[in-house]
Amino acid sequence: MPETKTKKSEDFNEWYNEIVELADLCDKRYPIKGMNVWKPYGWKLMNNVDSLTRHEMEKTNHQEVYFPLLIPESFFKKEEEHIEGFGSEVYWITHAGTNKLEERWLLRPTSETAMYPIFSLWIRSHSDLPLKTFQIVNTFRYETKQTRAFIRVREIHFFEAHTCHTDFEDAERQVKEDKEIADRLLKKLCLPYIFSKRPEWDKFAGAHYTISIDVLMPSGRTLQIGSIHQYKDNFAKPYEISYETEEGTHTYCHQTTYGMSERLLGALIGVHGDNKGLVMPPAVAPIQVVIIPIIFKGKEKNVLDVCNKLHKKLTEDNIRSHVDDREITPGNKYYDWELKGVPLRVEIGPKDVEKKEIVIVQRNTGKKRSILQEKAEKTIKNELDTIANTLFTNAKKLLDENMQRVHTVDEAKERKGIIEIPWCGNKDCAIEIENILEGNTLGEPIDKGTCDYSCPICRGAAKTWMRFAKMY
RNA sequence: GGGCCUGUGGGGUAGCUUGGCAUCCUUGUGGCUUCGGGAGCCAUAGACUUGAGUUCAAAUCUCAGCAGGCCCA
Repeated sequence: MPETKTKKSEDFNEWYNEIVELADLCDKRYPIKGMNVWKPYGWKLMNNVDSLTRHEMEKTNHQEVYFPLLIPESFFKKEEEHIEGFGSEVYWITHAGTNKLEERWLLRPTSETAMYPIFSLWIRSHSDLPLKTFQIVNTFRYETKQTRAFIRVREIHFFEAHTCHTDFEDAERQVKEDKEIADRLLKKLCLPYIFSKRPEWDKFAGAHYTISIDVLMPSGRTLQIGSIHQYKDNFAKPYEISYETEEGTHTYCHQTTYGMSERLLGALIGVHGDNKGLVMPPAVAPIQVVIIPIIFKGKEKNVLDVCNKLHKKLTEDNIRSHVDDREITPGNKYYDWELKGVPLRVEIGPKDVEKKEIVIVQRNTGKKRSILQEKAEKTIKNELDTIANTLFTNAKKLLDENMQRVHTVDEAKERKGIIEIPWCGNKDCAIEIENILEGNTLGEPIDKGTCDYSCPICRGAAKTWMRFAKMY
């Protein structure tokens, strides 16, 4: 059975690089660091993820918008913390043709500063609220660290939802809705995740608080795949986003954002993939079922007829299938589609045609069985559900086994993955723990009870549990 | 910012020390026989990162540029 050169369990990072290359998701030869070319299969996959996102946005009454890529420097500079947070990683446009620009423009690193001056024009009265918008665009950040396909890039495929509300409480309701959206979406991607409230010193530049959405990669590092920010009126003030209340007074809006990126693909690849290649969750797999005709000379027609008939029936049932009728051997085709992570393979040969059967094979488990043709669509549908459930269950197991609560740094040092440890609330103590564990402060659990232990560094009473992990 | 390393067909490589026809695998194209886990044979296409220097002769040596990777601050 063919396998990757580097095994996932031996060197995860090397395995990741190999699999991204082999599965034909992107071309890394574009000569600018961190800017890769999306290849058709990878782009299709990303589009499928985006479709799920759009669907969730529609269900929750968000409106899709598209703001310009370029932002005038004066827009960008209105909120001080934000400038500090992003200033060092923006790309600047200084010239147009041979002329030097009077005012510099920047490529959006995120769109707050493009959108909010315009929101202030759109929002006049309480009846304009809530304003719930989102866009799926490219953003640019000048990364100086090592880049990695889908995980750390300079041109980011970015989903960002921006909302404006009458008050803090309504914005809090939005945060709650965002968490529910994330939960539904990540369930479809078969990705178990955790929400953490980021520490003060590491929240989004300008935010009141930030909730990060993290996935545990098999390397033991966490990958932040999304974030939800409560801005309070921190941006509304400098950007003058205010409205007239029913009483006739003027008040600033409260805002939230929710963002995700192609890191979702990074997580899919890393969490579900194996030494044979990708394993795609059925919900986003560009091809959910690949049908492979086993052709013998003189019997091609019957076999191909059955294949095409099945393909047609599956299409009618909204299952994405593909008949691979290339003139290469079946084994070669198995190898190709396993690499690309197609969740279910159907094999149809002369023997099956005779018996009115088809053979189905699960990508993730390799389990193979024959079923009757007349039951094909129903069985295939169930099978795809089973595959999704198994993917989720296995990933959940990985997360559960590698997220542990401990009380001392000595215990913590022995564990891999995500550690929860009592914390007094002092930044210095957290930094000390970071140094000892050679990890980072991830944030505190948002939905777990109080912590009655003492801080392992200063021995003061712990305010909360705090999570630490090595991060991507 | 400081240091180290690397650029050879579409992909992966050999050759570089000691200058002399550029190796092998894979891929592409055309053809024949095949097809239940990477088929075989034949034919064919395709490369030394750029510039300068040394030399009868440079992938190979020297200098500079461009691009990439790694380590340290």
